[in-house]
Amino acid sequence: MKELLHTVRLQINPSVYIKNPESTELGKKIMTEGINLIDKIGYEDFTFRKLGQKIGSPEASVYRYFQSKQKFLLYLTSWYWAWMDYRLEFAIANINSPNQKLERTINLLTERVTEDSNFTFMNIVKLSRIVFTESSKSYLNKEVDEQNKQGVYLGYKQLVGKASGIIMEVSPKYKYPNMLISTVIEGAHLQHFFAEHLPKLTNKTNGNDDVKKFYHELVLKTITANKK
Amino acid sequence: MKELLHTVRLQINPSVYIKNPESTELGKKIMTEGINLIDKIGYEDFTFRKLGQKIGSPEASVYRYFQSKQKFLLYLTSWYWAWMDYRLEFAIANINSPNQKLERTINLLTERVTEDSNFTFMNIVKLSRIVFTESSKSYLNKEVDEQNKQGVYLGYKQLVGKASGIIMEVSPKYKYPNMLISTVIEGAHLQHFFAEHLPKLTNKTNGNDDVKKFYHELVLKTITANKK
DNA sequence: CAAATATGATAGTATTACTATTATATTTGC
DNA sequence: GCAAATATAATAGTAATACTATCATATTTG
Repeated sequence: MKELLHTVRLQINPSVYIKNPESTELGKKIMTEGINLIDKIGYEDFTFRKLGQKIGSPEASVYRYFQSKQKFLLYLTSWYWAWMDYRLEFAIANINSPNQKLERTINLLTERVTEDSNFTFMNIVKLSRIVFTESSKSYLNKEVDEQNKQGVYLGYKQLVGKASGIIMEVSPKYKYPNMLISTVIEGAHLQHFFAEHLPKLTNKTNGNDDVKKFYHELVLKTITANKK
Repeated sequence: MKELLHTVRLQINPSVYIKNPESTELGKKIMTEGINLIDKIGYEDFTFRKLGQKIGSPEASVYRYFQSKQKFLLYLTSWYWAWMDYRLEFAIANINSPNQKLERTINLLTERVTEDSNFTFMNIVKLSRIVFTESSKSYLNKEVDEQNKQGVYLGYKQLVGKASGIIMEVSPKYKYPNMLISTVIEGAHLQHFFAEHLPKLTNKTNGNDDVKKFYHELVLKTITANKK
C-alpha cells in the first residue's frame, strides 16, 4: 500500500474510552507507550502503574482516559479493526471483479503486518502482534454480553460483515459467510502465533506465505459449489 | 458413545501438577469443584481461595496439588485433550474407510458436548465449556515457550497429530493437515462461543448442527484436489 | 480575567497470587 | 503395634494489582 500524505481519522466507538486519547499529547503517549509495553511484557503483566512510570505520569492520569486495562485493550483492537476496515476499502476500491476483491480481502486478513505505516503515531507492527495474541481475550470472558451491549465489538463485526459481503458477491448461495470469515481471521492469527511458538500445530515449510496460501485455497474451495 | 463399565485412566503429563489430584479425595474435590467454579465465574475471577472456601479447605491445600491457577487450567485442558484422544481412538476403531474415519473425527472435534459421561467424576459438559472459552488463554501468553519445553501442550499436539494423520489417509498429497486441524478445532470452539454471545460473527440458522456441517464441508472441499 | 479543564502528587483499599510455619491427623512400612 | 513419613488444617504474612479519592497546581477557553 502506498503512503498517504493526508491524515485519516479512524472512527472508534466511544464506549471503550473515557476521554479520546487522540485529543491530547498525554493520550498519544499512553497509546504509543502502552503498545510498546504490552508488546514487550504481554497483556497479563501489563499494568497502568508500569505504563505511568514509562510516560512519567501517575497511573491515576491513565485512568482518566481508560476505565480499565480491559477497555484499553478494547481500544487498541477497535483501532486495529477500524484501520483494517479502512485498508480493505482502499484495497478493493475501483476493482470490479468479485474474485479479485476476495483475493485482496483474504490477503489483508491473513497476512502478517511487517511494515510500519507512517500515517499514524501507532506502531502498527507491534499493534498487530498484540491483536494476534491478545484480542480474543477481550471477548472470551464473562463480561462479553454486557460489553457487547455497549457496542465495544462493533468495529470487528463491521469488518466481518464487509468481508462476508465480498464472499457473497463471489458465491451468492454460500450459507456460512460469517463463519468462514471469522474462522479465517482468528485462524490466521493463531497460525502465525503457532508458527512462532508451537510449530507442531502448524505447517510452515521453507518460506513465509504459507498461512496466506492455506487460507486462500481453503476459502476458494469452500465457497465453490461441488459438482456432485 | 456407549457407557463404559470399566474405568479408563487418562494419561496426563506430570508437568502440570505437583501431586496427582486423582490420587486422593481432596484432589478429586478440587477438580470437581474447580470445574464448577470456573464454569460459573470464569477463569479471570476464579481463585484458589474461593475454591478453598467451596471445598472447606484452606487455599494452601490447593497449592499442594497445583503450582498456580494457570497450571490448574492446563491440567483441565490436558485432561480434556486426553479424553478426546481416547474418544477418537474409540470412534475410529475397526473402521477401514478413511473417509468415514475423517467424518467421525470432524464430528468429534466440532460438536458440542451435551451429554454427561458417567465414566468419570469430571463434569464433561462443564469442562468442555471451559475448554471452549478458556483453553486458548493457556498458550496465548509470554510463558508459552517455557511451558512448551516442559511439555504441557503434548496432549493437544498429539491429538492434532492424530487427526492430521487421518487427513493424510484421505488425501496424502495435502500440504497443510496440521493447519487445517488446528483451524477446525479452535474455530469450532469459537463458533460455538459466538453463536451464544456474538451471533453477528457466525451463521446459525434454524437449528443446531451448523458448526458441524460448516466444518465438514470446509474440510472435505479443502483437501479434495481441484480439477484445474 | 474568571471559570473550566487537565494533570500531578500522594494516599488508601480490597483482593490476588502466592509462601511459610506449626500443629494435628492419617497412612505406611517394619 | 508403633515409629516415621505423609497429608491436611489453621493461620499469618507479603508484594503486587486494579483500582478510587483528594487536593493542589498548571493550562486552556469563553
